[in-house]
Amino acid sequence: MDRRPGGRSARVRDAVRQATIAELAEHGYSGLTVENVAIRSGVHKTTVYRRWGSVEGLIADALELAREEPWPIPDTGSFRDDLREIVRLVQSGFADPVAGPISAAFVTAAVQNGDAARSLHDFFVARHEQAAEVVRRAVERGELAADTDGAEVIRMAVAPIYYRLFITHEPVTERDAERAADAAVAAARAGVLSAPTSDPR
Amino acid sequence: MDRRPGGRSARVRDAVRQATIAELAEHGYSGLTVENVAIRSGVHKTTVYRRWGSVEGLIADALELAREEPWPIPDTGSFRDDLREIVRLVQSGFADPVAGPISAAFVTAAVQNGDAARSLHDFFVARHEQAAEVVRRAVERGELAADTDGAEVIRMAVAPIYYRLFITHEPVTERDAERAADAAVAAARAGVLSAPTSDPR
DNA sequence: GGCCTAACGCAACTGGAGTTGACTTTGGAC
DNA sequence: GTCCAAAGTCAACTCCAGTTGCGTTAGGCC
Repeated sequence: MDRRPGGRSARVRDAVRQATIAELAEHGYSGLTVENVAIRSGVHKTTVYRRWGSVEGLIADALELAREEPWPIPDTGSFRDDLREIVRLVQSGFADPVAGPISAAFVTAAVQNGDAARSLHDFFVARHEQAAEVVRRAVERGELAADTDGAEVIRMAVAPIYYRLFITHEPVTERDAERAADAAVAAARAGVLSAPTSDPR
Repeated sequence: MDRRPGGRSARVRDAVRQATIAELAEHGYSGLTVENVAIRSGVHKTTVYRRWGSVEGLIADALELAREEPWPIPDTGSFRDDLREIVRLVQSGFADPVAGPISAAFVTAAVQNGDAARSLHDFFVARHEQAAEVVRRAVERGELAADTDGAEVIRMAVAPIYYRLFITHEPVTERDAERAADAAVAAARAGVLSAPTSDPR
């Protein structure tokens, strides 16, 4: 991104990233403005506009940061409990007063802006891949068929949470999380989530 | 809403609603402005601002309209095929060049604005209730347990579609729709989607 | 059919997001 | 150490979404 990775540019980038996260946590997405981020970071607003372009650009950049930090993938020895734990983690993440607004802001930004959407897409690809580990282990234990699509299992498990939060705007309880995980387990065991076979030309 | 439901007020409301839908279909949510809706409808922009408040208000109102028109609930005689058809309908609806942008705009608006979120919530509650009919029929046929939560089955079936479209921004194929429906069927048959029992105090 | 007032129309105004062009600082190559 | 171009700063400007105050129109009620 930078042709001059050292010194000032890096400092400016870090300051802006940090300010973006802080502003998101405090005021949420609707309260995020380029001007406030500029003031908070001590960087001139023109600079922010030139390098990030817009509020969505700021978020896309912050997302790259978020993608890098790994996830605590559970390993309980039970496929069902692993999946329950993953879904519960997602649910409680959005319920958290600090992390919640930030995560929600990412989703909101991506719905409106192509750049943010691409960043979020990459983020989820990485997350699905990481979380699919619990499926791989279940396959090794012989709990699931070898051709089970790990990422698809994860999608099935977490989708109802996001659906309630961002589409239907229904409340999400821990019981909902549990039920979503159990449904994904049932589907995986029934063998309907097998990986798409590369079609024989 | 109106203290004077007759005549001009009603005409203004209809004109604005129609203009909103038309603008959404043409330019999508990001291209929707109060000003353009005002011009298109022939209603003064001040009036639109006073009665609807904002772009999100326009969408919330248009949603009330959308909620009223019923849905073609399939009745194939097979629970699996009914559910597949419902999910396919959702998927193809968003793929449609006219209806797609309008539906997507509703979701986008609701993510940002409380009023639109409440309208969309009510919309989905109605939809879930209507679609749960296929579950009721399956129960009558003895395919599913009597305590199966119909709305929850529908959520499980359609959630992955919305998840891909609005959260992860992955493409959605007909095969994905099929798989989501099949997963919901498997979960329902496994009995993990039973209605929440009212807790014995 | 005349009156009252809710609802609409109108034009001028406001504020802040985003832009522009000239100037200054600074990292890094030689 | 010198030089240069990339990156950042600054102030002034544009533009348009949203507001305001007031005049006008037209339902609905007696």
